[in-house]
Parts: sequence; C-alpha cells; structure tokens
Amino acid sequence: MLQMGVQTTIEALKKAPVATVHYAKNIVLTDGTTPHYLINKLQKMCMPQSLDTNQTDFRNGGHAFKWHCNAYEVVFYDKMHDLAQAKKSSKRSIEKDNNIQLQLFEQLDKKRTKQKFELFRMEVRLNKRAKIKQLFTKLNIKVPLTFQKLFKPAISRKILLYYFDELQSRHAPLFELSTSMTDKSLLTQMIVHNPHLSANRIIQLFGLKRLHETMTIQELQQMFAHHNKRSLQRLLIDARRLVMPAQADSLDVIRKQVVKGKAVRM
DNA sequence: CCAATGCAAAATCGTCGGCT
DNA sequence: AGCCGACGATTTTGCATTGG
Repeated sequence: MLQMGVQTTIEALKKAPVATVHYAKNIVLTDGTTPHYLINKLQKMCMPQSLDTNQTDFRNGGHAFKWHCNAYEVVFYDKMHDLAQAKKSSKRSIEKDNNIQLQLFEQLDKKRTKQKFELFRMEVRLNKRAKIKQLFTKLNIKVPLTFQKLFKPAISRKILLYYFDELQSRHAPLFELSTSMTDKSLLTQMIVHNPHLSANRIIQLFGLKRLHETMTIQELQQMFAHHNKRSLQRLLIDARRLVMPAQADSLDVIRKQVVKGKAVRM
C-alpha cells in the first residue's frame, strides 16, 4: 500500500467503510464428484429471469457458474482449474489476484497425484454498499459496514448459506431423478406420489422433466418467449411442488461444508 | 468520483373470472 | 372441473438525480 502512495494506520483501516466485500468458501470434493458435475447441476436450476446467468463463458466453458447482476454476484468455480489458468495468465482466471496462491497450487497439485481430490469454490460478491446494507437488514446482521466488522466468519457463513439456500430452494426434486430412469417407472412414481394431480398435468410435468435432461430452463423459456409466460411459469411452480421420493441432493456437499466452514476473503 | 435516495421497469405469484 | 389470460400486490433490479 505504501508503494501505491497510500498511507494509513492499521486502526484507520480497521474502521474504514467498505463498499465491496467478497465472501467465499473452498469446498473439498473427495467423493469423486467433480466441479464440472456440480456446475452442470447449478446450470439446471431455474433462476430468476432478471438475473443474468450467462455462465457459459467460453473461456471458462463448464468451469464456472455465475449468477450475476449489477449489485452482486454469486459465483461457483473449479479452483484448481482457475489456478492452472492463472499460472498461464492472470487474465484468464476468475480471480485476478491469486499470484500469491500459486505456490499453494503447486503443493496441492503434487498432493493430488497421490490422493485424488477436487477444489470447488463458492463466492458471493457484494459489489454495492446499498446491496450490503439491504442484505444485512434482511438477514438481521447488525454491524457497521467497516473492514473490521465485516471480516467475520459468522457473517460469511450466513451470507453464503443465504444465497445457497436461495439457489437450492429453486430446485425441483423432480429434476434430481436419474436420467436413466425408464419412462414407465418415472411416470409411475409421479402418479403414485401426487394423486391430486390430473393426468394432463402429470404428462406435462413428465415432458418437462425429460426436456430438462438436455436443456436448461432458460433455454426452454427462450423457446416459448412468444407464448404467454404464465403457463410455463405455473408449470415450473408445479414442478417445484411435485412430490418425489427423497433423493440424495448432489449439491448438499456444498451446503455441508459451508455450514461448518469459516474461510473469508476480502 | 462515490453514496444515498427515489422512481420506473420488470418479474414473481396469488387470485379471479370467462371459456370449453 | 380444469385451463388460461388478466389484474394487482409485492419484491427486486437498474438508473437518474442529488448532494457531498
């Protein structure tokens, strides 16, 4: 900082007001799931249309999921891949300032040859002071917006969990079911667990489930852009409410580690 | 230039009423 | 009865204005 011509005291820094804050958590995957797999899952959620989930950034194709608007961003990415990119050029990575982390990367990379594991990272970037304020009010976090006070594991966890739950609550159990399930057994499950639904509705939801296996909700919405949006909207609501036998949620790995985790980065 | 404020635009979702 | 469009309440985003 001195090199940049900025002089200040530690105390002043601690109390400095903050306009942008990033909360993040590294998630270690040892059970064979890959970041790529999780990102695919994330892409398949039905996010609000107002948010730009254009994560198919070709530079990172399949290595990052970004949920973006002007005031904030929620990003998931393959940390090892990002560090590998950073090694080539800092312009290629999601995180711009991880030069310091390259040493760590070398170590981890060596370790990886012995024991296979993946590093997945979740980041919430609150880019506007107004957004920080609004979110903190909502989550009942009563803290002045200064460097020192924002830098708290408990807050980090709360924020990350909030956005993760936001994401997960939009996920329909229907969409978690295996693609290899036969038409017949899928249909049977849908009928048995949802006796209140009409035959028509069930067949509609069945079609939606199959379509969803090869396309994202966003693509689907785009295709019906010229129809009245309400019907598709209702179908998606029903999909979320559809009762299906409990299924292991592939994203729970993330949730578990966020709950117990405590890493913070500014 | 940055932050706060207010407002418009857009989106979500419950509900109502007409149509078949 | 169920499907579908319309309406409206509410929330969220984006932008311009104001005031430092």
